[in-house]
Amino acid sequence: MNAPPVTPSPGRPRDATLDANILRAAMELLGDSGLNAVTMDAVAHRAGAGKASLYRRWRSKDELLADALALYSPVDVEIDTGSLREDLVKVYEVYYGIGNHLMQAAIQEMLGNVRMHHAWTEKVAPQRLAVRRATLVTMFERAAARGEIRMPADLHLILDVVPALVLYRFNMRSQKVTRASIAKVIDTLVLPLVAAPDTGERP
Amino acid sequence: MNAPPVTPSPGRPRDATLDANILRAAMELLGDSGLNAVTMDAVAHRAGAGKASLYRRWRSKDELLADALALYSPVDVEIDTGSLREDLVKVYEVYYGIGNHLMQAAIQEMLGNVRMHHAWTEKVAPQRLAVRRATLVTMFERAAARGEIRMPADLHLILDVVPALVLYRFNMRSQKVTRASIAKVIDTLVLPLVAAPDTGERP
Amino acid sequence: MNAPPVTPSPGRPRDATLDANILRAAMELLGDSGLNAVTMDAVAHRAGAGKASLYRRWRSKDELLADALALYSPVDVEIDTGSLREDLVKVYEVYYGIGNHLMQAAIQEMLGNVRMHHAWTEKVAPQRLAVRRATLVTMFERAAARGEIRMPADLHLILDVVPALVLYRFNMRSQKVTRASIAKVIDTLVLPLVAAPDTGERP
Amino acid sequence: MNAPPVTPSPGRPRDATLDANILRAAMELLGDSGLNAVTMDAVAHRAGAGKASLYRRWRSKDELLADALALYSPVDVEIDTGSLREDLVKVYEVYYGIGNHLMQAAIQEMLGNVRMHHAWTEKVAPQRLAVRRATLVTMFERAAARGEIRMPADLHLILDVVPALVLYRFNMRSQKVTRASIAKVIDTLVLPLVAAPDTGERP
DNA sequence: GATTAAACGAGACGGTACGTCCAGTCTTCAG
DNA sequence: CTGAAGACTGGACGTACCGTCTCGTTTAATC
Repeated sequence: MNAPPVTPSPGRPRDATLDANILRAAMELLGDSGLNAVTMDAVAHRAGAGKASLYRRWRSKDELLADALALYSPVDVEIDTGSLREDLVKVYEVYYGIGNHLMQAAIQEMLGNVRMHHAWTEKVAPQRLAVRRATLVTMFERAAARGEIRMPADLHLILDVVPALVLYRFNMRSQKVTRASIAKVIDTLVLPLVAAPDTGERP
Repeated sequence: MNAPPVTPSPGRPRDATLDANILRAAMELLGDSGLNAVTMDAVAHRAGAGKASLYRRWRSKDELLADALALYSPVDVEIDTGSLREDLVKVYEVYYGIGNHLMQAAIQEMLGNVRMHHAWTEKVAPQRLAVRRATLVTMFERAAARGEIRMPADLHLILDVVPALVLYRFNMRSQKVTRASIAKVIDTLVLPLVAAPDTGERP
Repeated sequence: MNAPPVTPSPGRPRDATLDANILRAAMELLGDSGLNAVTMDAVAHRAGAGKASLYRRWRSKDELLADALALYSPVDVEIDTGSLREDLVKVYEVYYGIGNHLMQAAIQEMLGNVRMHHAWTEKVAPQRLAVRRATLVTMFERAAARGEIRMPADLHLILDVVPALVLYRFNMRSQKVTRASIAKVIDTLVLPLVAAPDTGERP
Repeated sequence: MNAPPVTPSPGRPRDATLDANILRAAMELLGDSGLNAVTMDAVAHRAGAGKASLYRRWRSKDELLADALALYSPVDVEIDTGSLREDLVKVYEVYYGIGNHLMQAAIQEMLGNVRMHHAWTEKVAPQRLAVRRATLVTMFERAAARGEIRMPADLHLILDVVPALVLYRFNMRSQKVTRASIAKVIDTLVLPLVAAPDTGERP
């Protein structure tokens, strides 16, 4: 679907290891010293690269950072606990890097910058967000098959509830992203919205 | 409870009209030409002020802009349609400046900059956000009294749902804030969460 | 010649001690921390005065500093050693504050700022420079009367030689003003220019 | 004696033409509109450069202006009229830009700012002032060889007389620098100090 | 092995906004 | 009207960062 070009362009090929070095440098700066410290000069310097090498790979700082986050954000998680609530809590724990120190710091920095968050969403979607979304949809479908929930018509909107609330409460209420805060949103908002009807079927 | 000091501080007092001039200048630039046009120099120039007067009042550009938004954000709206849904749609229309061109442009610019949004929340909360929150709580209480809804235990979280989803979908999905998008969130998420228990009529 | 007004102007009279306080504050800042530290705010603060009181008395910072120097610069020195060379060395020692620590520092700071030097010359001339000039002329006349020198036609130019060379060598050659450097100029330039003819009269 | 480094420093080299552009821009502003018009922004703009490029080359405005003057100050003049007086008048005419409008304006502006004058002397001395000094010494030596003057022991001090008096009288007495004022200093002060001993003819 | 063309580290470049500083003026209230 | 205090306009300063550009050097694929 994305075959490499048959005739490789002449000249020196890109140094593939450099991509990772740059992204790692960006993440380290982000985690160590906060978003303000992540300047393109600083990233280049830390990666032992020239700025041109950064801009050859990414069009802007935001896109670079988005990729950096993407690289360090888990994609394909296999979770099936038999309970939608447990599935959701666990998967969002992973998505928000709970328990991974560097990721946690970096993600939380990123949440504070919407342009970056947006670039991340834009760029990462094809490869990763769609996967995440599919993962979540599967969880809901399994739960519906188990009779645990009814399948809501507006699932796409419901799937936005957790990230939206996390983003909002992190930025607007300076509330850290923790297992508890995620669970609270799931319990209070998500699950009630898909709760199975009180008694059996009702046509 | 907060008696003004008996001895006014010496020296020339701040020019109170200048605060408003500066904030208005900032808003006009924001509405006319976008966030990029809002430089401290431009604001000062347009307000007929010196930059020092800006920095005497606000520590940074973000704080100034937050206050500018606050000044123009409606605080005390009297809405009571007899229907929670209509109340909510109407009040959020006002809060998001639907129908007010300048506000609309300015708010949407601000939604795109979380540092600004955050500063706004930080500084404005005591005076304005609390008022808004109280307004909303009253709406829910009236609806509960009418039997339209049950009063949820976690109302504070539910009150975040609209702003959180609006912010998220605006930034992450590049979705404009319109009456329809607000109504959709209310209908799909907020109202179901507070729906009256399944007693009583069902058509 | 300068009778006080018969009808004292109404309102609070000027605080005469304030003039001196301000000038002293200026000199102390100059001597302690250098010319850069002498801002109008700093002077006012140190003098316990308001800036308006400074500008009520002097039209500009330069004029204030000029007066400050003037106040601390000796005016009327009585020197008559019987030797022109000794007279000159001694009088310039006094004028340049050699031996007076504060004056020394302040004057040397002032030499580095020609606008200030100029303001000093302008403002102080009527009261002080003319006196100085007369003092010097008298010294030359006495020496001529003693037959020690001949009275040069261009004495006014010769009288500029010491201050000019001191200013130039201080600024351009970073050469401190000392007794020795003054004496050198006098011996090498001034005295030879007015040396008595080698033998007695020559018509 | 000062072999260039074998390995040129890495990275993009400084644009040598930019130095000249910046300096020229500074001089043009100085000559056209006076010292007040010479702001770093204005210089950068006129030179088509960014401010960073100015500050990469000079630590401060004063140093930049000093170099600007230096670039436009004549260095190597060939003058040998057979008369010391004529030599001196002519060479100082050149040094003070008499007859060159831009230079004249710029120099006179600079004379009024000793910090600038100082920076000029500091930075320019090695390359230019030493050359000037050598030129002047040669003139005196030729005159001495011709028997026109005796060679004074303290020539270095005498060489300061013209610039010192010019600087002093320009600043302190607001006296323009003209051919006549230079000639007067030479005739009244310099030449008498090196006059040949009273042997030989006297008309 | 020579050629080629692109990637590389380094860092200069234009542009632009920031936040600081200071001179000189103005405004308040107290004496 | 003078006093202290301090806010006011105006404008230059020097710093920082983005995204682009040029150096001289290195590296693989092609000739």
